[in-house]
Amino acid sequence: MNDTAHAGADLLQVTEPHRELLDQVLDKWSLQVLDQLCGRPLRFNELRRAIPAIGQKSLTTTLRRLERNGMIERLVLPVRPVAVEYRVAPVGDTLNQLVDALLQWTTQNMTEVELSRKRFDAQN
Amino acid sequence: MNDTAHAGADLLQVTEPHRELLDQVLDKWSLQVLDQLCGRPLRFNELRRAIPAIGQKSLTTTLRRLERNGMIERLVLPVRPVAVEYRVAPVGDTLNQLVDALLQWTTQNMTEVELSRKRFDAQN
DNA sequence: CGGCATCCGATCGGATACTG
DNA sequence: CAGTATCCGATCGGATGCCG
Repeated sequence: MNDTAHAGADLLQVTEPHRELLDQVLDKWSLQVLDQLCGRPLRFNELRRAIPAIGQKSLTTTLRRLERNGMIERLVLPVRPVAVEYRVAPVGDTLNQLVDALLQWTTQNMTEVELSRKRFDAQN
Repeated sequence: MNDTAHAGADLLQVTEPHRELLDQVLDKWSLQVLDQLCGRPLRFNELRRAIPAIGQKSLTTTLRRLERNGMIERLVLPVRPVAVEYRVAPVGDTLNQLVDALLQWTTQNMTEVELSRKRFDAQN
């Protein structure tokens, strides 16, 4: 046993590149885009309709970032007018499984969280 | 079989409250705070030193939000001058396990991600 | 259709000063 | 020590207009 003595459980530490990656693929919109692309590819405007709250600008940057990190693939279909298809890449799919685990976690703990919020808000 | 016909895998959909919760407990700083508090409690300034990049303001709001959602507990110790101890609550601990899974995922896929980034950046 | 460029108000977050 | 309060520059993101 070495000198880092607090009870194990995290052998991993959060180094900058790791934190940055999670930051890029796990943000507010990326979660939903990833979730929407689960299973079947979607077009740009299909994604917009599927996630009404997202603006065109945000969707664009989100898709670009996900593509840059290899989470999704961008396919320009040879038709007129232009059609672009987005689909999850294999790596993105492994991430998607973790995202699903997170969503399950939220459903399981939502009531407790809401109770905690009520208690907190009442006190302050 | 009903009319939502794309291949299963996600039975969960991202509803607003769920998305909002993940947004509050899974953001950039919350991840690191949660990770730091894993196992042992820490004081305010201990957290600051453990996460040098975080500002005092951001740390405060992050801790408040985590507390409000029930992820951590805030203990004011009866000493002079004031001492405050932060520790993960049981719910937060279940979240922490998912965060650890995410960190493992980043370590496993970091090289592939970096390759993807190089390819992307070279093209644009 | 799938963007990019620009303007611009709102929000974030760092730096600094002060307090129980 | 553990914050709160304030100022303020930087960043985000919506709205709009234009294009291949």
